[in-house]
Amino acid sequence: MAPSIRTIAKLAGTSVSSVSRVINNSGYASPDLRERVEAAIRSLNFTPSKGARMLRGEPSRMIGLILPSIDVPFFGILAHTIEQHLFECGFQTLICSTAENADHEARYIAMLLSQRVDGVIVASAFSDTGHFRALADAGIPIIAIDRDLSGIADAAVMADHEEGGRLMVRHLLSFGHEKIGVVGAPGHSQPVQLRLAGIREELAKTGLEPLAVSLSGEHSFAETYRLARGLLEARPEVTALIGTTDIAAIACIHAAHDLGFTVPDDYSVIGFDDLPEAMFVLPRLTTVAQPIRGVGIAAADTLAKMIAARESGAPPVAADTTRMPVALVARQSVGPARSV
Amino acid sequence: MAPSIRTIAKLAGTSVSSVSRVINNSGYASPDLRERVEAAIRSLNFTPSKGARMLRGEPSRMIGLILPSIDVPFFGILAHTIEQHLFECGFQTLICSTAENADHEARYIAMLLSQRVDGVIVASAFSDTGHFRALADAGIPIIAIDRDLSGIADAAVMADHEEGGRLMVRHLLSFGHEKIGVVGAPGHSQPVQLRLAGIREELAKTGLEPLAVSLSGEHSFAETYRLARGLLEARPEVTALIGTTDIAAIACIHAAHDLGFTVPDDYSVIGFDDLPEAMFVLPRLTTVAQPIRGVGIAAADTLAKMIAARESGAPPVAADTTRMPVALVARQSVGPARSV
DNA sequence: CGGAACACCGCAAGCCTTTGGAATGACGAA
DNA sequence: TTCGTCATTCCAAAGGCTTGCGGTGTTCCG
Repeated sequence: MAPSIRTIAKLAGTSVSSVSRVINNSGYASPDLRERVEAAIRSLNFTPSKGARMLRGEPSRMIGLILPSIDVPFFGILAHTIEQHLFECGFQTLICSTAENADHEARYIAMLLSQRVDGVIVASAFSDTGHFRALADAGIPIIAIDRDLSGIADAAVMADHEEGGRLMVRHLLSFGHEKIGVVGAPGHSQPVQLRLAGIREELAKTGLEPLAVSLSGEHSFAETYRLARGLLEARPEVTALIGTTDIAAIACIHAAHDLGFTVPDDYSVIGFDDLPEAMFVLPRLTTVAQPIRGVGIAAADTLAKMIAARESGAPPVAADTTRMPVALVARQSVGPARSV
Repeated sequence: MAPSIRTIAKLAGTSVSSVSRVINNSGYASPDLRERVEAAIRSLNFTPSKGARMLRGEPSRMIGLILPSIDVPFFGILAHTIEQHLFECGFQTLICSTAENADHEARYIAMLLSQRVDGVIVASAFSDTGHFRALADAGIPIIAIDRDLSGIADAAVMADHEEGGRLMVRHLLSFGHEKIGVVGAPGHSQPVQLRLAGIREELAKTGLEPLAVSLSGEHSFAETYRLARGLLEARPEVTALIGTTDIAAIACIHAAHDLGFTVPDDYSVIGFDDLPEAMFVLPRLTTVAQPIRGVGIAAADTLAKMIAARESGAPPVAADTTRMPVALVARQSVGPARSV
């Protein structure tokens, strides 16, 4: 269906090799030849087949991006940043939403392998790392993002989740909160666990610990809302709620509101991520900002560099896990602890 | 680098054709042969090269998805739905965020062409349709989504934007609102224009018209917030604000709030889309729901069907533009008009 | 026991592109 | 006139995979 280089050659009255040469600007080509070929290309709207080029050994200039789901704001932003940045670097991104489903993951990885992608960025390792072995064995550079992928990834870049946890409780402590509940999800998510560790650590410094921790398996607004409401009903004595993500924190605000309380007068709430959504609630959410775009760009850059190095036969660039700084963004959802 | 079918053949002590046959389950293969080949494949982790297969004329089973930006919630949900559904149908999706940039668009289309995608779904035609001609000329099925693409697309599926506009004003009218302002963006977006037309039409039925319409070129929260605030300051006599999207409506609520008013007591606000974000504001946003996922699935299905038809040599399925129903979702941001 | 039917497997062509080397032709120099 | 030079162009091979066709070896029936 699509015209081949041969069609162009015939139309321009020349040979395929000459056509190839003018396309790639390699070797000699008289102005006349060049003109004829270019005219033929334009008239038939010819585009060389990437498949055939790959066969010749050229790199595919495609990279796979594996993540749980692109319709949640955090991953949407991450995916967008990576895709755009990689595009600037001349790469096309194949976005794979595994939906946290092991079977999907396996099928996606097979697809990436058969596409002969030049590299992979993954933010998805929800359970075992089995499937990724195949990628690593094939010698494909792998970057883990937002979480670790021990033994598999050649590099990892993520926000400093633990420090974020510490920041959250430090802020709460400074407002006199000592009875703190944590709600979030999912329990098996590494970033969430890291934040939790930071929270516990900072709390422990003053001999405290969370009054209650409610994590669920699913990471939806509805689910975290249910959790927050349950926590508030079971332990009304808490004065502050930590959402392990902004969405969870927003759910906390709603739960308090629906129970007839106001934030931050009755309960204070703090989140993590600083998504645009944090500005949508009223009161606007106090949260710990992580550099989502920064993480994406760093990951893309690292990958691009690794691929370039490999192509030029340079030694593999040693890169380990880089942790990006987080920062507290004080808005209106945290206030002084109500007196007992 | 990656093992080829020949490597497998050698390792299994057979010919490439036999290997190919066991891979594709075509022709005869003795249990013994099959076993040997499969063992070799496993041991070398062999995956057939898609490039080589395409060369043989097999379809690429890839489809391109062109949209403005995947980091805005609406397109994130749309892209996710399409990608997942297409994946179930055996297609891989190449997501292309044009960032409303003509140059990017052109480069993306060239990439899709050289990938030999089997079809394209586009939600992006912001300006002229020039680049898409190349796709159409190459005989690639094109589905327009969320908007029209006259003369280019083989089919279009979108929500009934006009009806949505009517629904919004009908709801407002039923609460006694007659002084209505509209804020949204972007002015050049077809869906927004369609909603606006519906709004005007329904208003005209009672001899009314919008008191003010503020559209901007950009579609961000910050931008629409500025617009809403300006409108409220310039025309405080309005009693209701229509956001042409949920994000714009949320910005309206914030503008009113920051000016010291409450919603819906002082001003009523209604949106369009019914994004998850509509539930995040307090008061929760009354809005017109469009079936984002339904649109995505319908588009993916139509495309899959067209491709299947074309492959089996069937006549092209005639499909024109399908308009999906919208529905009002009453929440707490619309109340009775305050008396004058 | 002869031969047909059948199961099984390999050969080789062809898909599209790139590229090293060889071919062609013109031209100036010896 | 005869040759190198040089610009320009072409030939052919390679790369991974599928598939029609032809070639084995086996089985089974008459």
